[in-house]
This record gives sequence, C-alpha cells and structure tokens, in this order.
Amino acid sequence: MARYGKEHKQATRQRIIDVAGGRLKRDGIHGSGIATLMADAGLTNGAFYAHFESKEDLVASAVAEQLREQRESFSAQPPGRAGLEQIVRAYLSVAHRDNPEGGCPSAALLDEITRSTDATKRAYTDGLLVVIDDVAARLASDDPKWARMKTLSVFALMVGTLQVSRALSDRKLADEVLEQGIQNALALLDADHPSMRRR
Amino acid sequence: MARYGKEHKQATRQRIIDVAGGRLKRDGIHGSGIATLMADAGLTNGAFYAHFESKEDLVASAVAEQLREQRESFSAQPPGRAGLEQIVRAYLSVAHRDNPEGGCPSAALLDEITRSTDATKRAYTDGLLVVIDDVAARLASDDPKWARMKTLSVFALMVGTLQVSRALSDRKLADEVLEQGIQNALALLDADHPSMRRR
DNA sequence: TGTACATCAGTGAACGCGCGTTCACTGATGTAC
DNA sequence: TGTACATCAGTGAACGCGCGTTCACTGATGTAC
Repeated sequence: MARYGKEHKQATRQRIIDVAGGRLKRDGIHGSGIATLMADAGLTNGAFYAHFESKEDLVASAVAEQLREQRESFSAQPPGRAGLEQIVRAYLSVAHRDNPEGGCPSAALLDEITRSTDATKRAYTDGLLVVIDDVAARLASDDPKWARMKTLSVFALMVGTLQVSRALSDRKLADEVLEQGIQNALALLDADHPSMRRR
Repeated sequence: MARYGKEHKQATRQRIIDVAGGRLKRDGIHGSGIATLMADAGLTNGAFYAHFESKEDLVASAVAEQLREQRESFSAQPPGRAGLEQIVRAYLSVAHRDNPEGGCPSAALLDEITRSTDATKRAYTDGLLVVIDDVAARLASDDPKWARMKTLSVFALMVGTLQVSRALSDRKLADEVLEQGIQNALALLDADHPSMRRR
C-alpha cells in the first residue's frame, strides 16, 4: 500500500475504533470477532496488530471513545434543568432502546466490562466520570461531590431501566418500563437539594 | 454406568442447571464452555446432549431456575414493607456486589440475555415477572398493575446500580453508589400511593 | 434361584469452525543521489 | 530530471486452541425366563 503521512495511520486507527464501537454495542465483546471487525473497517485481519496490542486494548479504546461521544451527545442538549429532562427522555426512549448500536455503551456492555481486564474497567470508570461530572454541572449545586453522586445514581437507574426494557419479550410492558423510568428519574432529580438527601 | 430410576436422570439435569447458574453469572454465557461446565458437574461433555437440545436450551433453563431461586430468596424476607427494605439493602450490599456467582441473574446477565434467542428472552421475562409480582404483593396496593410497574422499575434501578458499582474500578466510589442506590430505591418506594405517581 | 438380555445414562474421541494472534511478504510512495 | 532505494501500512496464509455438537460405544442394572 501507499506510504502516507503520519496522519493516515491515525485515521485508520480511529476508523477501526469507531467501527468497533458500534459492533461491540450490537454484538457484545465476545460476539465481535477481529476478522469481521477489520473487514467492516475495509481492512484485513492482519493489519489489526499494527494498531492495537490486543483485542482487549481495542475494547478499552473503543469504550473510552464511546463515552467521549456520549459526553458530546449530552452536551448538545440545552443547558440546565431543561436539558437534563431532555437527556432523560432521549435516553429512555423507544428509539434508543431499539438501537443499541448507536446508543449508550454502559447499557450495552456493562456486564462484559465487569468481566474485562482492569485496564478496560479503568478506561470505563475514567470515561464515565467525565460524562457524569459534565451532566452533574447542570444541577448547579454548591456541593459537587453530591451532584456527582446524584447524577451517577440516576444514570445507573437509567442504564438498568434501558436494559430491562431491552430484555423483556413483552413489548408493551417494555414500553411502560421506559415511561415509568422517566418518571422515577425525574422524581429523583427533583429532590436535588442536599437537605432532601434523606427522605 | 448404572441403570437408575427415572428420578436419577432428572437429578443430573438439575445438577447441570445449578452448576450452570453459578458459572453463567460469574463468567457470562460466552465465557462458560460446555466441556468445563460438565466437568464442574462431574460429567463429561458428551452427556450434555442427553439432557439439553443445545447450549441455548441450557441457558434458558438456567436463567429460569435462577429467577425461581431469587423469588424464594426474596420470599424468605419478612412480610410487608419491612421486608421490602431488607430486600433492597441486601440487594445493594457490598457482599452481593462482590459475589455475582451467587447473586442476581439480571445484574450478571442482562446484556447477554438481550442478545440471546427469543426462547431465552421469554424464559427471562416470564421468570422475572413472577419475582416482581411476588415482591409487588408487599405494596398491598389495590392497583396490582401499578404495583407491578412500580416494583419492576425500582428493580431496574437496583440492577443498574449493582452493575455500575461492579464496573467501577474505584472501590470507594462503587460503595457510595450502592448507598445512594439504597436511598433512591427507598425514596421511590415511599412514594407508593397512586396519587403520587406523577410528581 | 440362576442366567441371558434389553435398557440407557454416561463416555470420550472426533467433527468443522471461528477465535486471537503471528509473520513473511507486498508494493506504492517520498527521499537521496 | 531520472533512477535506486528505504519506508511501512496493509496483505493473507497459517498457528494452536477451545468452541458447540455428534456418535459409536460402554457397562451396571432391572427384568424375563
């Protein structure tokens, strides 16, 4: 192949990471083989190890990238509380549930991340906290540690709700779970004054 | 081997299902191979297909069994609201988080169940609803459909919270997530009158 | 009561397959002369 | 300006391995005579 400038190899690496992000979320880590993944990126399997040390290395990179993209997606919403509600409603939407490939990496991969290497778990933790702190800023609290915890716990609620909705084979029930999840998330966010931390 | 009564083969099948339950929750579906699974049950790989049609058949059976056991575990708690709180605190405990093998099948397997066959998803849905309705009876509501939805959505919160706590590589933060999850779950359960369904 | 036989849960080797990973090689290019 | 060479991103075949699944076989037993 052609001898390109140094930006070309980086672009290829990024393309692999992007393709992997979607595949991992749709088919899971074990369900995404390197050969088919590279084919999706328009390359052959052998080229993989010119870009990554191992499959787990790619997984960690892809998870980090997915969280970066999720952060941007959340940031695109209006500022403050209004945006918060939009984030919740978009997250717990039928469209998001039915499109894991383009959706939240936590909802699609949490179980498998838990069973992954420490490096992957660290990449996940670091990336998630950036997302969370970014959203937590909307709470405009003078207690940033409390805002982080509040946001993180409501996020966990949303992740679990989306997953349960995806797993239920009864579609009507699955839709109702999303709706109830929105109510629950908003209710918890409404109780956002430190004085209300315990009921 | 010996020719036993008909109860013997059933006992063997049950043993495989029980062993599989723990292995699946610890290592995931893809991480649990049939050969090692059968070895754990004291058998060789070939015997597997005398008991199950396929691996997915076992997975569906094991998921159903795990949910049956979870129902029993929840039922063992004191009746009414007091038991509810104990269920929440046990579920969102450090002990449960650090022992997926003996814990909740939803928290350990939801992502993979979502990607499984319809039969497995149906087994999951059916088994989960029995668990949920059983717990929902503690709310003693005159609106059983509302009680189911309330319970199911709080359960989803707990599942997501446990998963996030498991994935975080920062243990202190992971512990705090559990604690906040307990507060959130109890707060939502406290708002259990139909008149309070919308804030 | 003693013996031959049918039963059938379990054995263990083998199957094709896709996995993650390695590596000798290719070939288009920028650079040196 | 023209030619030889070094570079290196990407190729594609091959590796050992464990996967899910199949199947001819084993052998201890309850039953029939």
